[in-house]
Amino acid sequence: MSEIAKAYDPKLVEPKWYQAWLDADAFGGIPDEKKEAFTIVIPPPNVTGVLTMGHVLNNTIQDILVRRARQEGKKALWLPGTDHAGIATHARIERKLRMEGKNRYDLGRETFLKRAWEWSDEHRNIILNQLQKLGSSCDWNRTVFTMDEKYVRAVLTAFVRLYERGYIYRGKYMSKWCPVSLTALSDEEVIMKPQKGLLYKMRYELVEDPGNYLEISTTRPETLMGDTAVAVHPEDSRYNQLIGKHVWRPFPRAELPIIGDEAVDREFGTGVLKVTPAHDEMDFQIGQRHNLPVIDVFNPDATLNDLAGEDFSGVDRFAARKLAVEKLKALGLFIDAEDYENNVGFSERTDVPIEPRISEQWWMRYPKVEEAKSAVENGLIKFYPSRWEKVYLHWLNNIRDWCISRQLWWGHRIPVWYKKGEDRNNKDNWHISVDGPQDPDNWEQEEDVLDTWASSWLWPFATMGWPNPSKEESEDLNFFYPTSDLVTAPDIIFFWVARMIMAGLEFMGPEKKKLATEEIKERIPFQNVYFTGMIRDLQGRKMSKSLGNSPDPLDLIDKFGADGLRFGIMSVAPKGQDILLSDERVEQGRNFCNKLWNACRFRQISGKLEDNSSLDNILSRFEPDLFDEYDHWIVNQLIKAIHQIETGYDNYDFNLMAQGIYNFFWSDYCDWYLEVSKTKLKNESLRDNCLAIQDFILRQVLLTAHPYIPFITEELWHNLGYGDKHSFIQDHCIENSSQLSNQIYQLGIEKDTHLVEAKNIDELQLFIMRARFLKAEYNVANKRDVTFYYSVGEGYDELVDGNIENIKHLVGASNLIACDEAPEGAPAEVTRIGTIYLDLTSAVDVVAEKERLNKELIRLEKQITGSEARLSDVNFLNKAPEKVIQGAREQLATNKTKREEFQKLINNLG
RNA sequence: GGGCUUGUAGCUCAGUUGGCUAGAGCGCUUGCUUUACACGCAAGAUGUCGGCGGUUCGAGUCCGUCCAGGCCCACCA
Repeated sequence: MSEIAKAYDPKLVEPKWYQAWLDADAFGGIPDEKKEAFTIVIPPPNVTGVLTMGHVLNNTIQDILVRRARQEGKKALWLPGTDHAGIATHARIERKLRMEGKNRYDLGRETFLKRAWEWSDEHRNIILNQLQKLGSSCDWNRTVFTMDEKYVRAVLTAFVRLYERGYIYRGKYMSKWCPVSLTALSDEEVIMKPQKGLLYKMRYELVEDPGNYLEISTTRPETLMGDTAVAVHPEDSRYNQLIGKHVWRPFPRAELPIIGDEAVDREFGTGVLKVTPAHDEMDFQIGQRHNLPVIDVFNPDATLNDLAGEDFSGVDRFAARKLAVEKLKALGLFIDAEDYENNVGFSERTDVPIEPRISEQWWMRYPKVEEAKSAVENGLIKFYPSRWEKVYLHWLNNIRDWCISRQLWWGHRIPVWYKKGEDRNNKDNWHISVDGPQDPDNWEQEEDVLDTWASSWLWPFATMGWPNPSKEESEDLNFFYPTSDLVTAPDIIFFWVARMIMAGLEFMGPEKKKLATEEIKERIPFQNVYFTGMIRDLQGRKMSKSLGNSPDPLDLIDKFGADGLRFGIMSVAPKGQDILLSDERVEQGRNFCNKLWNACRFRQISGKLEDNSSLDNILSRFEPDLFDEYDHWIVNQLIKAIHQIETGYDNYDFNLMAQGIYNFFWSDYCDWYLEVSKTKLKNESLRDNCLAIQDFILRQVLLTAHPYIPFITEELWHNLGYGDKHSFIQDHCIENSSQLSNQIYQLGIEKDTHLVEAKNIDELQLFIMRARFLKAEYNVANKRDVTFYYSVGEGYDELVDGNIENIKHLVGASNLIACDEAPEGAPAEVTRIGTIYLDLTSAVDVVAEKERLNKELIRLEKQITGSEARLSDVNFLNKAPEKVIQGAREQLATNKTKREEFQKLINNLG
């Protein structure tokens, strides 16, 4: 065993242990029927991704849960992988192509896919390697990629089954279109943003009444060439007599019917709506109701086409808007334009306004919606924090069909084949299967691929071999499914969480229209969902590349160690609330590691290590007869802290757990117990018992802290001889608080004494702090040879007598002398267990001291008056519980004693 | 427009079923090489618990209302 270095250096520890874990396959998740299963599937990061602070938070939490599960004796599997990220990857590759002056069509599908694969092969492992630096204990042998051959088969199988079960259809409807990616999007991929624009007012001439006009409001004049009607509210008396008549569309000039539709808002603008069924969702619906023709005047890239007229052909939509206004002005049909703010949908990935567009797409009616709701409503799946349940249910209650086809190449190509040369709209000409038709030459496959989320929604079971599991995979699925916890961000609650639940319910069992509760329980993909907060900077701003406020986690790991980063971020991550992170937090995490390191170093320096290889060995060295207040107290504080941690895990209170470990270890153990130890260690008869207690505390602290800070705890575990060469700290089951207390009490250390001891220690510490205060106040804080006198309060003789040496050490005094009479002129402090006087060889400033004591006296008087008032209030005495009244009486009594004492001190000063 | 959420020290957060003098860390001030640790030790200062009203013997905690942030959902052109 080497001597521990003075300052902890994570660089010497972290890579070493990660490699050792990998070499020993310490994270292997193999079914073990003797144990309880604990499973987490990682939210697969995008292949395009690099590690962000969000990943750090998310994966640290998962790692904590998995490591804790191992300590609790469960068989844990944390299954890692990556997502092919359709649009995001497309965007990356196409950007590169643009720089080469090309686009994907120049390359063709096959060449493009080759490049996509190269790119993904090159990037896929970057983020996984970064997760390893963080300490993530995934079973890397089982890493899955959503484009793996097996996974692809799972995705296609799901499609085929849903088609056969009647959930999937193809049709020409309005969907959201991204003019940059040139693909349809699902509703969830569109982000609404308020945009400053103009509300234009124009007029169309009435066909039946030339010279008279109808005034129309619109934000999108560039679509007027696609108008096929003008609509008013049927009960709007201003206009309803015009229904059935016509107006002139100015260009291309055409007669448009005036129709009545209740969707029109009479209050908005002029109350007259131009109806463009091809370019607006509501207009499309109105068009359907009135059998209006649909004129699509846009190209896929949102430039205008020939149908818009010669002037517009090839013009971009925003230029076309200006052009349309110009033309209206020239025709005298433009009235005015006012500033207007409205919400415009943007493509999540490319950040450009989307276009509502009618196209052939594949759609999915969601399966098992009712069951998905009840799974959460009935608590089969629990959300932390629970308020997300409402958001989830609201979405499911208003669920709309899912547009699952994407006009992209990178992804899972839809397993539908059309008979060559035949009508694609006729289902007789379709072939739908995973493997494709027997005579492929006569068929052509659907060009579209599936939405990325239509692959990741299968993640919890497609990663374990569904739908054609090998023998081993069947065991996996049986053992590890349903998974235990899912840790994710709330912004993908619809994209991913809700859909995974529905997929699990639909696929993880035989086909069934309706599921009973028991079946739901077996099929759900996970039991608990923990939603993380969002990481923000100290100004509360979202961390983003453009703001430059997002620290690179790898830099932080380099500077503070992965443990420091993990501990820092977890200590400020309140449940489900946003996290404001700064470097100082991480620094604090690093400091905690250093403190831990040095406390262990102190143990090593203090005395020879005995056999620490088991808890029993350590406890057998306890000498209960030698236990004093401090020994009792620290053991009790430890058990309390461990209990607090246990409750923390039950409630997913990660920051409270971090703070709990921190406070116990730093404030109780290091600040008080270790300091007291220094006097005990000097005393031969107390020495061994004290070292055994230290060994015990440190052992349990290392175990408890291990999920948060896995590297340093592993290192210290071995340094202090808790483990052998052939095992890791995670191989030792952690004792829970009741096990620990039972074992301790069985040694003959009385349970009941703890409460008394704890109270006594509190009083003792107060006494010591007041003495230190006197030293600081009289500028002798740095002297260790001062003399104190003291008189003991009633009932505390034994406590003070037994702790003289401890008090002397903790205060920094050479003499502590009992006295009956207050020494003349000595500044003093009054506490419950006694009055303490600082002996000053030089004269004290009597006036200043008197003033100080008087201030104290006044404060006391105020409290006494308050207490007396309460205690003489009949209502209070009648209605308050006895405990509270008793408490108030005790406080009053203590304060009165103190007041007397202060009075005496002031009198003594003359 | 609907819903969710937050407001406690300069900053980030605790504060259990209402009950003693509202706590912690960071930061700040002062002093300190004390048998681990300056990534440290000790002492100290700092609060209209967002505002107002109510219930209660008693409110940071419960109720109402208002104010201010943040987020999500929604077809008003």
